[in-house]
Amino acid sequence: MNNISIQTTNEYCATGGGISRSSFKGQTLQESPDLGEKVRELFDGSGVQLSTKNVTFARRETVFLEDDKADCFYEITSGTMCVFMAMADGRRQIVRFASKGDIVGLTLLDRYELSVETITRSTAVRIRLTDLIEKLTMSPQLAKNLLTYVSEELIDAHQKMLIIGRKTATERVATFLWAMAQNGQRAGWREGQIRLAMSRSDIADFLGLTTETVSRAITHLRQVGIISCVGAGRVFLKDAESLKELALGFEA
Amino acid sequence: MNNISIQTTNEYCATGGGISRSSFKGQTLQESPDLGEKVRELFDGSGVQLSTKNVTFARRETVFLEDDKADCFYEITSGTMCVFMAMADGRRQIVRFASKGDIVGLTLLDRYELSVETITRSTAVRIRLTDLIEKLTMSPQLAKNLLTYVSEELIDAHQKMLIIGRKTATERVATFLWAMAQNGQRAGWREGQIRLAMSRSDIADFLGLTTETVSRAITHLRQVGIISCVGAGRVFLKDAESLKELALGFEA
DNA sequence: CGGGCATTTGAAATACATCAATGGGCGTGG
DNA sequence: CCACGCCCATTGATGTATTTCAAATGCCCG
Repeated sequence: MNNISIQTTNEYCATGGGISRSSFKGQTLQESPDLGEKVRELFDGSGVQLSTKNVTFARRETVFLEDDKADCFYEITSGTMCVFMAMADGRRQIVRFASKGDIVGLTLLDRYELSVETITRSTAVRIRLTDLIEKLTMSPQLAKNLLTYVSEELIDAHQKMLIIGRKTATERVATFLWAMAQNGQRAGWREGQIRLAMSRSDIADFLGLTTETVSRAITHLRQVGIISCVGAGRVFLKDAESLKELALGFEA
Repeated sequence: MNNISIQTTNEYCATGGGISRSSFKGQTLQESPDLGEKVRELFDGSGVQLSTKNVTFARRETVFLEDDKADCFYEITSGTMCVFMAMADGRRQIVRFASKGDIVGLTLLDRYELSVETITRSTAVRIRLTDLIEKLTMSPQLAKNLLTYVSEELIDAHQKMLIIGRKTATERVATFLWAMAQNGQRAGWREGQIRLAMSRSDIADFLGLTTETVSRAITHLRQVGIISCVGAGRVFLKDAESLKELALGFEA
């Protein structure tokens, strides 16, 4: 069953760090590569009409900011983004990293409650949020799918609170690497292979630490033989069991 | 519009700290005081049949534990509970405090992903989770309401991450007191009046700190004249503006 | 191959945790 | 109703994990 209507257009967003706005090049190519797999899942069986566009973002570009008018959401098709909340003085907490298949910007409110920016050059499918709430009332299936989606995010969020609030620096980094290894496996990478697209500073903002502390924790894990690194972005998991124990807090 | 069917029975849960199970005293009183206001909101217009029971929990009693089979959820009618996640070695992170009108235990999964215990003696309306997922498909209104509810929780969770991950001890306590003051106002208390039903240790587990640090932060806020206290549980907000600035991180 | 940014590493500072002891409030029981 | 005892909160002293400041190295990309 796949009765979603999809109109697709391509668009290049090069807004130089500002908020991405349509550049309306008039292209209306009817492509549909691997675009919107997750969105298909969510909207499948709903009978809802979706108008989508393929968009591209440069590295370290803002996708949208907290309190911006929420007009679109995105399913990432390539690259990595981070979803974060910031304080007036610049301190920020990254709530999650998002990559292929993940959705960002999906909200019921009329303004985004979080900011999103790219870490690497990224592509995404952009979908209008227009009347999402009305659509919900019309399609129980859609509402149910979205509820499942948000519920999963909530469980994730709760676990992250425990990580940030109650774990030591090494435990936090171990937990993070463990999760990244799991991600990798789901994406079909070689066992134990971890690719970190984000900087140490991003990881720090994700774990509630500083760049230096993250670096030291990784160095420590390397010295005790749990991981090995080649460059900053390529990590190999040598002792998965110990990493997991550390992550869970068993005083390794 | 109020077409919910409600069957009500009363029950006293005195399971001495263990997991609460039905004691089935056979009482089937058709009362309906202020029970389930929030639940009414959620299920109103859904046409869904609900079987509810009034239950009572002693102080510091477990309502349910993470990984317990999820059979019921609760709307609190009086008292205060805490919702938390725990690590094997006892470290715990309180995810939220819940009091009158709040719902705990609402999940789509078949096991709870969080634990709940009471802080004070509490009463609640207990509602079966049976076939919640099926009910969703049948009622778009219900699915939509639940989605809104979970979305609000998610926003809350994100804000809490920022608090725990990026704020100093004093800022965290200030943020907490600020939120409690807001709660109080919504509940119709006198301006600036704050009642803390939870212990310092609970607050610590909520903010990712220790009892002593929370105590010191509160003492500090008292010394600089932002709050005043009578006993540990009664706080009065003397300088709301400064508290808010501290909470938001403006280097007060 | 070179420039510049990110990472790593080191040393010093500090915020928070831990350990320890006292005091106070509340509930319980007489 | 009062007194007792216990638990919780507070306060102090010390320890330590993490931050901050600073510098050197390394690596990626043009």
